Amino acid sequence: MPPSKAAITRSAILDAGSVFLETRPFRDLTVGGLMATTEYSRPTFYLYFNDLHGFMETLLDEVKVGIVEGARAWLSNEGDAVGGLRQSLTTLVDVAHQHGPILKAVADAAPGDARLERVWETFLGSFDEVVSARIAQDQAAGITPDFEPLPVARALNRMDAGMLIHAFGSGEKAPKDAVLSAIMRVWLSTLYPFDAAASIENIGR
Amino acid sequence: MPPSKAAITRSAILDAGSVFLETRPFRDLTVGGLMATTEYSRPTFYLYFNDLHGFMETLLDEVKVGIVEGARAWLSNEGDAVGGLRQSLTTLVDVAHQHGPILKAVADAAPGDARLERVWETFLGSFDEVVSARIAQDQAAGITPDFEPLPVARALNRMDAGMLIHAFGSGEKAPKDAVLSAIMRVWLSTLYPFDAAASIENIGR
DNA sequence: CACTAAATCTGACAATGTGTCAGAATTCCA
DNA sequence: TGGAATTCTGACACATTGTCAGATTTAGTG
Repeated sequence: MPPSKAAITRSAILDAGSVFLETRPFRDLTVGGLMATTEYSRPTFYLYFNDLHGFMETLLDEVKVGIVEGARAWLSNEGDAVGGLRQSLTTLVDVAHQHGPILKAVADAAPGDARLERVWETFLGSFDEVVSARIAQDQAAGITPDFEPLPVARALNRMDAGMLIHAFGSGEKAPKDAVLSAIMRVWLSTLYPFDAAASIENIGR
Repeated sequence: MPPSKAAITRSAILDAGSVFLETRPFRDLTVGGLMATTEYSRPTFYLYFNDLHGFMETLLDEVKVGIVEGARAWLSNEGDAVGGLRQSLTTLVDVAHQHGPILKAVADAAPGDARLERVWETFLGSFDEVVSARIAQDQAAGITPDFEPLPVARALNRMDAGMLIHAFGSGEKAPKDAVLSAIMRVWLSTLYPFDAAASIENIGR
């Protein structure tokens, strides 16, 4: 079956939003302005979304999957821990680089709406839990020092979020490799300090 | 001389704002609502502030000094590096704990206004520079591994900002010591990994 | 093809919050 | 006490939001 007319309209609006946010901040996005760039009228927007924040929530859903997948390499325990973490972070940086403007827009929009704020915090918090679990596992295996996993996981994740959104959120994006090697350095030093090759030499300046 | 009437009015408005933000998020702050909690009318607000974002900028200025001072212990090179960093972070956590709601409110408000966003980013960025300089110095002294100081400084600072605002921004605040020991762990592991006592044992779980 | 029910869309409205006046009220000091 | 300067306010124009009732279009059926 061909996509329904509704589906076409809906994704036309979503696309228009993505395009808009590619070059302009969330604060400049209005329902009227957005719909003016489509072939539909303003009220049509409300047929498909509750409001601008609901719209952003939908946009976030579209990039969520890619980001979560990136985490698999390290979380799924296969291969060595250091290599898995390296790969997960590399993928994460890639995905964030790709969807930078959307992520920044969602982060910008979140504080303006209680519901979106909860969604965004829950999204960030979900990483805290899985990372924390993995840390506990590596501590049991003796390759990670003993400390409370959850707050450290939270700290590292907040670092990632802050760095990535700052680096890739606005117009000219920062060089991917500088960002990657900085956060890689911090993760490895913190979690695998005994692995000298990992934390000192192999990162490269 | 007694404070002018203008000065009294102005700080009454600022106080009302602080009180409001103690219990409610920035998104609920309106000029009308704020002024209704004072004995002045709405237009009076505009006598003293350009708009809500200018108001937040003023509020930020009031807490800035305290935060910057906290950094001194480590940055001013006296005593051992590890001890200084410990003290700086401890102070930082204290100050952030004290001014949590204001800091969160400013962070929330920033994306909504180009000027405030720049002010906030500049504030955060100022730490990047001084921390980066200190790192370069410790690298020259051979107590910190060799890596690009600036991106790592940025990463660590973003971690602090994210953690502290998350932990102390809203209603019930997280326990200070858990937050402190988490970020301390990450800073020390990253910057002073050769100091085994610092990075492994002395932090305490 | 003609018809109609459902799906899709829109003009127009009420409500809320913003920022700015001209002028009223008050403070202060000569 | 008088009058200029300071401080304050009621009332306005504007922008944006969210919601209708009803118009238009689509798609399936006889």
